Amino acid sequence: MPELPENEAQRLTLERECLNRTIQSVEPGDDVTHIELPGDNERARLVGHQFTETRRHGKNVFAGSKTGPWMTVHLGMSGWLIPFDAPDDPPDHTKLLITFEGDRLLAFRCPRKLGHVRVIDDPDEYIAAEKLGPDALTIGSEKFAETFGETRSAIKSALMKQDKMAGIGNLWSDELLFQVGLHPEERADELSQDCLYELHDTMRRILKKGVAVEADYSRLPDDWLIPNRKKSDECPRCGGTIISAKVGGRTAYFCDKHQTK
DNA sequence: TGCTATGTTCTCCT
DNA sequence: GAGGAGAACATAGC
Repeated sequence: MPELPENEAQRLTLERECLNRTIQSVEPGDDVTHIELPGDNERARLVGHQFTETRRHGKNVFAGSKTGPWMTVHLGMSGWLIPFDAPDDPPDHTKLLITFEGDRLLAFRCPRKLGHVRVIDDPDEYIAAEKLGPDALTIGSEKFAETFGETRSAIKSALMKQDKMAGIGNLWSDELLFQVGLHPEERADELSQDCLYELHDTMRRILKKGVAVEADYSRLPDDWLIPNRKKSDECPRCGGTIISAKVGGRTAYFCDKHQTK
């Protein structure tokens, strides 16, 4: 369920488990049709190098070093990075397998094949080339208010546009709007400045909490939407009912009582 | 069996 | 031309 907190948790996993180990091989896994993976030459570029640092921007995780190539991973809807030790078997649906010295392996698991792995030279150049907006945890309040204050679409759709701001997806946009008490179809450019600043503050607070619990939803507060994000559940805040609607082609969950237009 | 899904990208429309 | 809405993508899980 990879949005910003999930990707930050993945970055931490790489940081803890895979740094400073020489890469011995990078091999494709099973059934790798319809998924973008580095080709033979790109995989070969990684061999012999070590990952000495990690980064994250929005939903992209990077691992690399000052002198070598970088690997960037996008988890799509179902991707996950799983470190394990030989001779354990790789997880099901492993699409890329990196073997480090010391019998440590890293599997990129991606059952629905909507993620990708690329080998790049520089994360900053990559972020610019992909036209990603500022990261949701570092964007300033003024930039946030300026960006969304001039967007004509529904606030939920706008928050998920990665070129405006990177890191928020369907799940966390629902949580943010739930906590601020905004209907997901409210037009972004019709929100007051105060409301936009409140959105920014709340977004930072909930993302920090999500990162602190490493995206383990069972450790989120009971009165948040995510643990109650199911149609017909009772709203944990006001006793209303959680309902769903299609907004910008995706299913939004929200309270019918405290999130009205 | 059929529907839904937390991702991005492409096409069509305004 | 720019921005926005909706369909399409592949496949697991309910």
